[in-house]
Amino acid sequence: MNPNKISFYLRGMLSLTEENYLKAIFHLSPAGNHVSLNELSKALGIKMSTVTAMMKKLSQKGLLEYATYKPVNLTEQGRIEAALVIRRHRLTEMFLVEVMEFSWDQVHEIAEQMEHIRSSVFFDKMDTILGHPSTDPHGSPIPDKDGKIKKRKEKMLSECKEGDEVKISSVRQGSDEFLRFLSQRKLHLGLALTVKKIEPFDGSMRISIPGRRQEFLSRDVCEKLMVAFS
Amino acid sequence: MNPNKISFYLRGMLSLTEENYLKAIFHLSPAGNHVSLNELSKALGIKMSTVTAMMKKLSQKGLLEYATYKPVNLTEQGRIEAALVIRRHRLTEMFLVEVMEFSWDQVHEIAEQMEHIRSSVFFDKMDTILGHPSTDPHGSPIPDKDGKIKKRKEKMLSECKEGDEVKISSVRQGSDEFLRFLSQRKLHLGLALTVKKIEPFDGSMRISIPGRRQEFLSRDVCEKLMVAFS
DNA sequence: TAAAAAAGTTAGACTAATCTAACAATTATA
DNA sequence: TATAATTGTTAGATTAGTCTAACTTTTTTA
Repeated sequence: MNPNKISFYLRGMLSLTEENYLKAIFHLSPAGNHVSLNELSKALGIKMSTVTAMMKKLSQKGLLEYATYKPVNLTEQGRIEAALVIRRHRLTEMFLVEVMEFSWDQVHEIAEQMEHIRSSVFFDKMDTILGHPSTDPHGSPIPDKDGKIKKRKEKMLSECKEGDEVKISSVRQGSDEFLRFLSQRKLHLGLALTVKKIEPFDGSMRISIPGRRQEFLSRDVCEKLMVAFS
Repeated sequence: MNPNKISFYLRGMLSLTEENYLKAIFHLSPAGNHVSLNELSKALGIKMSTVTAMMKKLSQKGLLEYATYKPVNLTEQGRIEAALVIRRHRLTEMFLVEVMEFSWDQVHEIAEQMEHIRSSVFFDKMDTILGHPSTDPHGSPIPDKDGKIKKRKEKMLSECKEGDEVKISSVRQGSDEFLRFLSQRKLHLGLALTVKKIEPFDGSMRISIPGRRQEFLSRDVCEKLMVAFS
C-alpha cells in the first residue's frame, strides 16, 4: 500500500469521502433527525445511486442507521465522527482568521481541505494557540474533543418579536455573497440590535443598532441571521 | 463529479498521487539526473508495476521523459511542478516551527499532508507571515513561486560537523580508483547520510546511512566527497 | 383513489491507483 | 561469456468512489 495513504486510514478508519458524507448528514440535521438520501445527494452534488451505496457502507460500519427506502440518521458514533470533522473545520477557520488574518469569507475553502488532516497534535496546537475558542468566526460552536457540542439557545432573527433585544450569534448558509453583504452593512457577529417593527405583509424588519440610524432587513436576511438574547 | 474533488484537480491538473511521484523523483535527483524506476519504487514503497504505469501517465502529460527499460528524468515542466510541491512542503514546515512552535521533528508528517492543499492564497499568506524565508527549518532551500531553486553551496564532507544531515552532491577529483571505491561502498550521488562522529585525531568520520550499518570514512575520502544539506 | 411525480434501488460500467504473477530485458558476476 | 541477479514490463485482478440507465417504491396531486 502507498505509505502516503496509510496515514489517511489510521484514525477511525474513515476516508476523506466518508468524513464528508457524515459531515453533510450532520449539517442537514444538527438536531439528529432523519435525513433523506435525496437531500444528501443534492447537498453533496452526488448522484443518488452513489449515495445509496455509501449509506450501506456507513451503516455497515455502525456510523448510521439505514434501511431501504427510509431516510437515515447518524448513530452516536456517527455523530461523534461528524462532530470531530466539524471541530477540525471550525478550529481551522478560527485559526485562519485569528492567526493568519484571513477575512472570514476566504476561510471556508481552505478549512474544507484542512479538516481532513490526520494529526491530532496539529489541531490540539491550534486549539491551544486560540485559547480553546468556543465558536468559529461565524459564531458556530466548536465541538469539543469528544465530539460534544454545547447547545446554544439561538433562533432565527425572523422568529423574534417586536421589542426583542438580541445579539447576532451566527450565520446560517454563509455563502460568500451573503457574507459580503453582511460585511458591507456592518452586520458582524456579536452586534447588538433591537427589533423595532415587523412588517406583517412581507416579514421584513426595522431594527435599531446603538449609534446608528434604524435599518431594514428583508425576511430573507432575517432567516439567515441567528441571534441569541444578550 | 464530487465537488470536493473538483478543487483537487484545478491547478495543474495533478492528483495528490501524481504530485507525490514528481516530488519523489525530484528528491532522488535534485540535480536533474535520471532516476531508475527501482529507486523510485523503493522510495515510494510502491510496486514497480505500478510505478511503470504511472511513468507512462506522467510522460503522457509531459512531466517526464520515459522510454521502456530506461530510467526517467523530469522535464522542465515536471521539475517546476515538483518544486512547487516542495515549496509548499517547506513553507509549511517553516510555518509550523516558527508560528505554531512545533519542534522540527514533528512537522514532516503534517507538511506531507498540507503540501497538497489547493489554495495559493494560503501559501502566499504563510510566505508573507514568515517574511519570505529562503530555507525551511532543516536548512533546505524553499523554491520560489516559479519553481526556481537557489543553488545551494555545497561543501566538503570533511567540513561538516557532527549531526549534519547531508546528501552527496558531487565528487572532487574523480580518479577511476576513487570512483571504483565509491561504487564498491555504494556511495552514490544523492545518497543521504548523517555525520555521527568525527574522530579528532585523524579526521575520520562515522556516518549513518538509512537502512545500513554505520560506516567509517577516512579524512581522505571526506575531503573528496562534496555534500549539500538536503 | 388512480395517475403522475419524486425518491430510492439495482445492475453494470468507468477511472485512478494499487496489487500479484508471469515474463522479458539489462546488468553483474563467476 | 554463460549464468545468475536485478530491473523493468505486461496482463489481469482489486478497491473506492463515481456514473448512467432501467426499474421499484413511496408520496403527491388531480
